[in-house]
Amino acid sequence: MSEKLTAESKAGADTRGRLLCAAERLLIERGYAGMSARAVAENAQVNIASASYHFGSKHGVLEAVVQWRLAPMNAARLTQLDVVLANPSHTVEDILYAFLWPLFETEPDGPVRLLMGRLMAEPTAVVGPVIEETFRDVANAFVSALEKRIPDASRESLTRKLSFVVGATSFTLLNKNAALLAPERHQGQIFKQLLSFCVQGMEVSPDVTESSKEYS
Amino acid sequence: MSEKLTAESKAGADTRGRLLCAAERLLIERGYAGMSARAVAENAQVNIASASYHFGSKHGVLEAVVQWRLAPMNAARLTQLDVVLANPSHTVEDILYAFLWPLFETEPDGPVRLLMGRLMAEPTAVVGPVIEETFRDVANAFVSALEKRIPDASRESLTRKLSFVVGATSFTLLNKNAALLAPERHQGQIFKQLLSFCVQGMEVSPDVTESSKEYS
DNA sequence: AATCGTTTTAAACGTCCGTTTAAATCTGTT
DNA sequence: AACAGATTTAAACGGACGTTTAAAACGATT
Repeated sequence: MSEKLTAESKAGADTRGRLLCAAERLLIERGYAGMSARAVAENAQVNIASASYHFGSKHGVLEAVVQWRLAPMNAARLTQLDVVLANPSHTVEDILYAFLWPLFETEPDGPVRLLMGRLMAEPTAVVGPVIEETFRDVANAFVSALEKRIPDASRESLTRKLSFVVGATSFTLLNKNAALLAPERHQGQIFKQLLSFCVQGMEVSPDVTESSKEYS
Repeated sequence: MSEKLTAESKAGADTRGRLLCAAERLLIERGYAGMSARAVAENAQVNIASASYHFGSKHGVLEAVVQWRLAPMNAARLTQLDVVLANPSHTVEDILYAFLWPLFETEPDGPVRLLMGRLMAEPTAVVGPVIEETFRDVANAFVSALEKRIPDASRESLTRKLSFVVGATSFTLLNKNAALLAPERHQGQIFKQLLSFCVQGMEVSPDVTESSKEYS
């Protein structure tokens, strides 16, 4: 065997997969700085040099995990957005639904949710650029969609509001088991609450709302 | 000199202060796992053993920084909440104002904001419990306040919605300079947008809103 | 000036880090 | 069976990690 095989169904594919799974779990539990390449290899029952062979470096492992898990998720968001935009009478809720649903249709405590929450909330010098690259197109597409449906708002403020949505989502995904949150009854409830919370917040009157108070 | 002096105006206070400042900055930039005790000491121009002498361990440094920066912030939130509750006709916006304003009245790119954003978004096995302990009282007090003003909603859902607020806030504080966000014009604008976003989301109809769609 | 508790210092501890080397093994093809 | 490329392995690299030691320096009180 030689030449093209990249990551498909050949020898070493199991190793690569086990490494990715282990890396994903450690990223979720400890973040990038707390994930050691050695721990990834040991957890995957793989020699440490093999990890270097497959991914080059610890940073390469991060990029591979992001491509493996987050990139498809963001692609699904764009696909869902296209579906929504195809309906000429789509609402702001439809747009935010396309943004959030791909995350929440995955299994409740699945790694994709937790990984997305963790990495979005870790804008470090190392992790930040990797996430930005994967997320830029998604953010632009959704802000543009919102812009057409909420023409009174500036693109600037819509970008900021989308970041509120991202923050609320990431934090919710990350802290689902934390003591801060009560135990869930129905899984769909969290999604519904988050969606309606974000829709209401997004549709706030014109741009900067006039408040009952004046803040310095 | 002997006995009680803890951290006040005596010898070694400068060292302690410089260590706290350095630790705060490194926590913001790299998170807890990425902050090395050695880097803290070097950055504060202090011998590494001196850091051990003053704080015992790296974990002790974290706790000291949290007590120094986050605890007063959370105390200010509770104080502001008391002010709001003293007015019998206070609104949900008033409550959320008490929650958010203490953070935003600090200097725009000041360390308190960034530190709060970073640590709230890092629910690791190490950082999580420390944050939870500092934040538990605040969360309970604000959920209780919201409960009285929005009696139709369950405490469970209000807790969750407050976590949306926390997430949106943390992410906003952290990513203020990230490429995701447009450059700001007026500082107060971000605060106003965040506040109105959260108020609208919090006041969403009864509890679980009935949506135009049915989600599996 | 001598004393005593506090603080700082240089040096070292054992451990883990990310990465690399070179040899061994596996696997499909000839 | 022999080959060649792909993969795994044991071992080591220099360095950074958190923490500890024991001695030195400091500062206020006597």
